[in-house]
Amino acid sequence: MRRGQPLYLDLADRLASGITEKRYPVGSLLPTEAELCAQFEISRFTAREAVKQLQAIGLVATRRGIGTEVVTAKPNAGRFSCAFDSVSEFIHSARLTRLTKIVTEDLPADKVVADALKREKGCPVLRIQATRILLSEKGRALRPIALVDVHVPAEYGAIREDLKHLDTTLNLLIEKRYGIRTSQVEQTVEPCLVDGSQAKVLNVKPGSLGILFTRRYVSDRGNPIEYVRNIQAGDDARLNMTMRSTGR
Amino acid sequence: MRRGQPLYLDLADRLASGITEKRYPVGSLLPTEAELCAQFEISRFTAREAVKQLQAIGLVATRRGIGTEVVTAKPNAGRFSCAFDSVSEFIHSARLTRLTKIVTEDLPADKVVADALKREKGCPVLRIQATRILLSEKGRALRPIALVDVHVPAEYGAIREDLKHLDTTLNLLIEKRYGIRTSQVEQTVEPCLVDGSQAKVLNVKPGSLGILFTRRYVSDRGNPIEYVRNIQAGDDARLNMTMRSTGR
DNA sequence: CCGTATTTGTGCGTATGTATA
DNA sequence: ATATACATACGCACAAATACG
Repeated sequence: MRRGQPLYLDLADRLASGITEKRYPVGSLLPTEAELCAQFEISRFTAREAVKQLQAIGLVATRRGIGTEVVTAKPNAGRFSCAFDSVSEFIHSARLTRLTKIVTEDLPADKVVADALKREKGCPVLRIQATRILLSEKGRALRPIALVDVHVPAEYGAIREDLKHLDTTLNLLIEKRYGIRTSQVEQTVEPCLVDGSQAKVLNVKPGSLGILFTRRYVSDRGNPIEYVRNIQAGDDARLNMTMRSTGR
Repeated sequence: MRRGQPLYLDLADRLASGITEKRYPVGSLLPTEAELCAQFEISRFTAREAVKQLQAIGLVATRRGIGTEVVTAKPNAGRFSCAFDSVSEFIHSARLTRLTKIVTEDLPADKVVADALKREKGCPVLRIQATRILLSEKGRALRPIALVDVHVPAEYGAIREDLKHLDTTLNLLIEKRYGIRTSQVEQTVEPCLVDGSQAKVLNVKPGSLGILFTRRYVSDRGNPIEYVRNIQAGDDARLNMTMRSTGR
């Protein structure tokens, strides 16, 4: 603690300015922990703590065996956008639910879907529509909570075979089957009104307030792998989140 | 890593169930790091990592010289709850805006406000109503983006004097003036319809779709310091967020 | 007011495990 | 199979904040 600040925060600041000043461009790897130790004459503990700070504000992502990649130089561009440090809790939250009434369809992508998946308009995609229901601890169906409408590129179409006995999320299914990793999930949340047919399935009055989640899963290579539209209504038309200070 | 899980996660699970099962009641202190080391025959590193996990999901708060206090036994009630690890980007996002048409009022807390602030119903609070407007780079007012309705305990009432020349957030104002730190922000997002008077201020049609943010700021000692209701409509009735994997 | 004990925060060194190329 | 890089885990020491006599 030379300048009234812990060493690791000092290093975190240096690295952060290194990123904004393009010495560590987006997409490149930060120096390895060992290199940081040598360059700044610090212990590995200090180097790791510094990198954790950068992870916490979403500037970098680390993968063991690979290194620490610079993900973005501007932690957040838009208003009210936030970087999570883990999608695991998000995925975890989908545990006690299950998809039912699954309908699949092969079709050419319309403009919206094509843009989201970064493909040409008209390219073949697999569409999966379903109802997500809440389960009790014992696995009994309690009530419908969401209408989901998923599009994946046709090359992942083989997941169709696994949909019957789906006990995880679609995304995990694709990750497992095709050996890819989701590194980023982009989500938009906006209000909507549920129409008659949607209301019937969700068991609410037609025209009542709902919330529309539009979500895109992107692989660590930057390829969109899944585009989801998700409508929830009634008590489920609500998003709770907790933001925490990192201690600075 | 005995059972496929790192030791510190294992300990974190034990402590978490200890909290939910009231062996460590809310308000009490967890065993000190030294005690955890002794009881579970682990190193201090492992004990600290475990406690960090609990901090990350908001179950506990630590203060040096004191110990680790149990803050709540239920980190997140609702589904689709997500723990951010930094509120700074959220605060940052409010930079190019300003509050206008600020109206203050002293009044007794109703039930909702009292519950949110963890006070008795009828306790004195300061209410601040205002319109948040978007500013251009040069500081010119562009358009209204939100109606804000803030309640703070009367003991922070002196911030009223600073509202005239407010160039930060209300929360930072309180932090600075009273020397407290916000460690956690809990937010609920839900759809709503804007009524006539709201629509007029927000410059949208009456009855159009809006989004209601309900937010509570909690200090590092677990005291609620601010309760905010925030309505946005039109193009602002949208929440964008990006979740990234850290590589775990 | 001072000194001391307690408790967490910071920092170092080292060793071993695991994922990746 | 080997090398690389991060993850987990142990040990130790001292600093800083707090509580208390």
